[in-house]
Amino acid sequence: MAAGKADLMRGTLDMLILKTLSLQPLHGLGVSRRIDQITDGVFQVKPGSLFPALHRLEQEGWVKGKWGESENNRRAKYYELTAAGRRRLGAEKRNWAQVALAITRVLEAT
Amino acid sequence: MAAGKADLMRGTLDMLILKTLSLQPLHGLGVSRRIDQITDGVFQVKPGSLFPALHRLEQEGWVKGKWGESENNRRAKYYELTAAGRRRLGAEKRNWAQVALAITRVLEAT
DNA sequence: TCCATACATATAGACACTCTATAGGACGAC
DNA sequence: GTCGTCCTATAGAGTGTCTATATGTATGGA
Repeated sequence: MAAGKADLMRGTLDMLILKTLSLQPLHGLGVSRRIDQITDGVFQVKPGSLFPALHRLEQEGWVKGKWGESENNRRAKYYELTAAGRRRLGAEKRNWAQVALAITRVLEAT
Repeated sequence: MAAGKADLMRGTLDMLILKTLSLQPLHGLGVSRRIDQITDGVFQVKPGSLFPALHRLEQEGWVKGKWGESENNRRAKYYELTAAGRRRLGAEKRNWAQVALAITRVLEAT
């Protein structure tokens, strides 16, 4: 791990990508940069994690990719959320809230 | 998954076990029951997850096991935190706080 | 006494996900 | 036209949890 301060929690990457794409369509590296920026570098999503995840999400029908041009005139695949993806994001957020609460409860137990 | 409402976040099991043992020494199944109880059944740690984790923690020197008798007169191995385990728990709690904050930030981004 | 059940620990094997490392094409700068 | 950057992509390894199974002991009922 180069500069990232923490490993990603397994199972949260899909949710972070879906959330990021819910704000605006982005290409792969764009998603990665956005997450890096919002989390102040805590999460640095490497290509080897990012692209398998994007393909998985597309396979499931939660995002849809379209080839286009990046701001720098490079060939880039832009992903956007589908309706199913929006529902999925909602479900993952609820699940995360439940899990985070449970962990917090254990950590605060006396 | 039988009745548990959520999969464990990978990487958090060690922390939950350490925290549970920091309150009082317990045998394996005791740890499992305590976590189940505190989280209202959200996390149900199965033996196949629990014992490898306990052995891992013992290997690292964070917990120490002693054979004894359970409340039901059964042979049971009681685990308790070592000084190193207490330090480790602190480190994992700080890491969790950072990760949880980063995820929350992404989810609340606009 | 004998059997079923619950308790308690333990291991094997499968599976899913992220990581490191590597690859390659396409554009811009110089 | 060569170099560096941008962008996508895949292979391979490693880690950790899950399901399923195994073993032994004590308890309780018939």
